[in-house]
Amino acid sequence: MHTFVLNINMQKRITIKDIAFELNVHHSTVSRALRNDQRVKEETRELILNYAREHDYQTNMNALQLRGKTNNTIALIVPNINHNFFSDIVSKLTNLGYANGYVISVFQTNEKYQLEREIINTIIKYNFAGVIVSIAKDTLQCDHFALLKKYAIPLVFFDRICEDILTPKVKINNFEITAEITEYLIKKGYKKIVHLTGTTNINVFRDRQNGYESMIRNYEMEYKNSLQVSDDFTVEVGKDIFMKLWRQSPRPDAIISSSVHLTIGILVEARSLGVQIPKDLGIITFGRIVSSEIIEPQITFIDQQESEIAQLSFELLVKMIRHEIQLGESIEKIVRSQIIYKSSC
Amino acid sequence: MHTFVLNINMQKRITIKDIAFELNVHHSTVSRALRNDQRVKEETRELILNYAREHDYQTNMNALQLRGKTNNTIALIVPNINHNFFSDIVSKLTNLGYANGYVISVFQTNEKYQLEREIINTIIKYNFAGVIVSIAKDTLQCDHFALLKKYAIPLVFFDRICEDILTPKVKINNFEITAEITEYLIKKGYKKIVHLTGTTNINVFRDRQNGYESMIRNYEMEYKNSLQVSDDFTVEVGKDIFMKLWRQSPRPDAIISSSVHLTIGILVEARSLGVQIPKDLGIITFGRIVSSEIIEPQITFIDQQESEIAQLSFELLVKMIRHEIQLGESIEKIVRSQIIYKSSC
DNA sequence: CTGTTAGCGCGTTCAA
DNA sequence: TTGAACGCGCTAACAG
Repeated sequence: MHTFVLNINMQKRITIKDIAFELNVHHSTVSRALRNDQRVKEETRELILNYAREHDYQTNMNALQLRGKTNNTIALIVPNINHNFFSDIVSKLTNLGYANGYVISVFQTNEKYQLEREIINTIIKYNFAGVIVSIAKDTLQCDHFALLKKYAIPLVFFDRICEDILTPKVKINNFEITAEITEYLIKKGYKKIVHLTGTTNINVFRDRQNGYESMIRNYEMEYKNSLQVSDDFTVEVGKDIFMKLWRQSPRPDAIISSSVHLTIGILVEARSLGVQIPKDLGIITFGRIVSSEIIEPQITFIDQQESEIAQLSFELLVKMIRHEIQLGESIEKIVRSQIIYKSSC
Repeated sequence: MHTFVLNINMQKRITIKDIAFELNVHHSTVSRALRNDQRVKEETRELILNYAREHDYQTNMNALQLRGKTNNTIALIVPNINHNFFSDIVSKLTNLGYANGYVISVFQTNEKYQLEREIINTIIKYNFAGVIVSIAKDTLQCDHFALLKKYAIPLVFFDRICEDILTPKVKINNFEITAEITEYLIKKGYKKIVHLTGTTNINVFRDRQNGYESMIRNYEMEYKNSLQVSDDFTVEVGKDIFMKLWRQSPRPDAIISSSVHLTIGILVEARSLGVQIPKDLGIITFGRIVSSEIIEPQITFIDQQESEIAQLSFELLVKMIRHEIQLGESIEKIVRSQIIYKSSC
């Protein structure tokens, strides 16, 4: 019974026309008053504003967006939200967006190309003001992103990008940092360094591989082993990979891992076999492990500066939305990642 | 120069009217054809559909939403996305939502009441189809959620809820599970068990505290220490708390921790002081530690079933949107969390 | 089978 | 200072 009473009393969404009707003015007057347009009598303005406040008037953004006046919705597409790298980005962008009057909608490709395509269509349907993307591992072809340009929807890539789409991009210095850690391992005396990374259709993994190989070449190392993992980066996959590596001859004496989850898998199995770190095996990982401090020994890692990546991506997108950057302009921002030295190598 | 050319050639968003004009039919015919309305000649339908496909026609959802026809946008409000509990929920809900034709917008309160209030207003402005919320630690008063009912916007609470708002809620069995782990520790021989939790204005922490205390009472334990942390749950705070606890006399011999981050802080400091786990100190934590397998000893924890929470919350919300559940109906779903026994106590 | 008309909520002309 | 009329893109009721 009670529910019915509530439903009957339920207030319908109040519109400017409702206010206009109640106050015996035209709805255009109400519209003006609400937007503090000068040309409306002080008295009527007060009347209108009070009424609006008392009845919890809220602008209908759908109407505004339909008129093409404002559109404050940004779409964020990430491969997943399980990895800390991406959830940090989502977190930071959600805060940034809200603080600047934008609503952020999140889409997850789960690393699937097909889903990514569909999502782009959805984004066009909903007429988002802009899109920030890190592409799926599956994505080999980038036509769907070109579609966005056709609809004049601003687009910014971060981390995993499409090289052939002309639009702002935010990346980290994958080549340089991987070269640097490779050199670091070499100088520490490691001779058989495995580079564990993703498939080279993705710039991130390709750049890392090139960085690794360039340094292997520079130092004329005999052992070279760049392993591309096409599976999802999970702890389980990390375990499998380590087991395979450890059975090989010669055994590696150091691993550069592109993913925290892979690293954890490696560490678990290494421990189970009694492999000493850093003596038997050196290890460096991309990304901060949340519980890094309790892992013994602490793992040397690369801080990917998620916060700065998010910040730069957001700024670029907003500039595009405001037409301060042209659509199709190809700005590249490089965020400098940092090696945090611990005792795993 | 090139940019300008691109801009001039930029295709404007194509509408049903554009199609109608090109094909010399009325735009309502186009509308019908696109929605596969029966009453349109096979021939013209084909014509229209082909044209639409070739020109990448995409329905303007803003127009649909303005008409009140469909609204497929769901707002998800969480305290933060840094904790795994919430990022798992965000991940799962994003997938679920998309698979069912909804767009999910994410909002982060950063545990602030004031922000939560503002976000609710934003949600009303944008006329979201529904809202899924876990409230901020700061939130003592729930009026802002009542506002949603006024606008007939469906609302589902999960985990951290407002008791006095009548609407569907999804919780875990905090009282029972905390009682259970308390009893478990007691039976293991621990005598001085500290319960580390949040402020009791939040149901989650209040229920846990009650569960703990009920069992302490049952077993007539002398030592009782339920510690409410009002700060954010961070590793640093966890460290501080442990240090304070360890200086106290008598020292606790077991800790129940409400947060993974606190737990990590505790473990770090315990190790630095050479405290043996589980001998000197037993520990159980709410939530899975991502790198749990490499932590020695492995920590007994409570699996909070994020996936099921997300699933249930989503189902309830969709039913409300479809009017299969009345607004203001107070359904409570309890998800049974599980103890995963390891060797930390 | 197709066209006409009206309206969702709003802002923006142009008139008064 | 205010009102009337129009249109954003779409669907639905009605008419032919």
